[in-house]
Amino acid sequence: MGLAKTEMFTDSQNKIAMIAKVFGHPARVAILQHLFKINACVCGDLVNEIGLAQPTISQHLKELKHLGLIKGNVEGTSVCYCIDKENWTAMKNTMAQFLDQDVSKTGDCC
Amino acid sequence: MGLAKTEMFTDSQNKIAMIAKVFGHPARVAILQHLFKINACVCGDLVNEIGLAQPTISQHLKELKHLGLIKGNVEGTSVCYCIDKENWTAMKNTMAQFLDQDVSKTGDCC
DNA sequence: TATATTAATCGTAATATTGCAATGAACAAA
DNA sequence: TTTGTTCATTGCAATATTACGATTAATATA
Repeated sequence: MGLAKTEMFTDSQNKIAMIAKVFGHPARVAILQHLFKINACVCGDLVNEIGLAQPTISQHLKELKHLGLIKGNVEGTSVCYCIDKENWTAMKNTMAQFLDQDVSKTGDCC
Repeated sequence: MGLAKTEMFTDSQNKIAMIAKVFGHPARVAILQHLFKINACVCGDLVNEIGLAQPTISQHLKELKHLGLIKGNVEGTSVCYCIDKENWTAMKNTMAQFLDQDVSKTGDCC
């Protein structure tokens, strides 16, 4: 079906999955890493940086914006993007709760 | 096209995306949380626990196993699954490198 | 051996994702 | 106003994902 049955899961589980899904494409990982690396807003050179066509980059940016991880504002003809610090930190905490489950306590019968 | 152009990205970026993709479905998040919660191997009750059909659960388990996050061994007619502690820790470190990028240093021009 | 139980695999339908050419919208500069 | 620049949107083709009925494989039990 290609359709996840989200109603069967908790809000927390769906939220984690939604975040992870956005990270599930190397182009979006690369975009975020670039935004961190240049340590500022990037205005327009993402297409050259990443190497995909402009509509494709635009689509990936849209998904990152939709999750709130980046924000963009218009600067004349170009648009500047940067990490949304507050939302990034909140996202990190959500993911940490999931990833940092205590491995030492789990049984080892396998 | 539905086909990610992985050859354009670094091994690290593709690895992060591959991990995140597996977490990008609530059923797999729920399976992993359950394995942590019961603190041991789970033998067969995942279908009842999660609420999806048996072939669907089996398919999700396959993806988790393929990434190495869980391991399963046969116990008579049933199969026991549990978290692969070592691989989970390694995965956590990979994700942490990506998620823990220093937000405080980034510019704030947006 | 025959039957039951459990989980993997196959096959297929429905939906989602990815990528890009073409186009459109907004604005700056000539 | 016209032209050029930049980015978003539309529309579409190719591929991937999700879900499950039907079946198969393996093993336990009667």
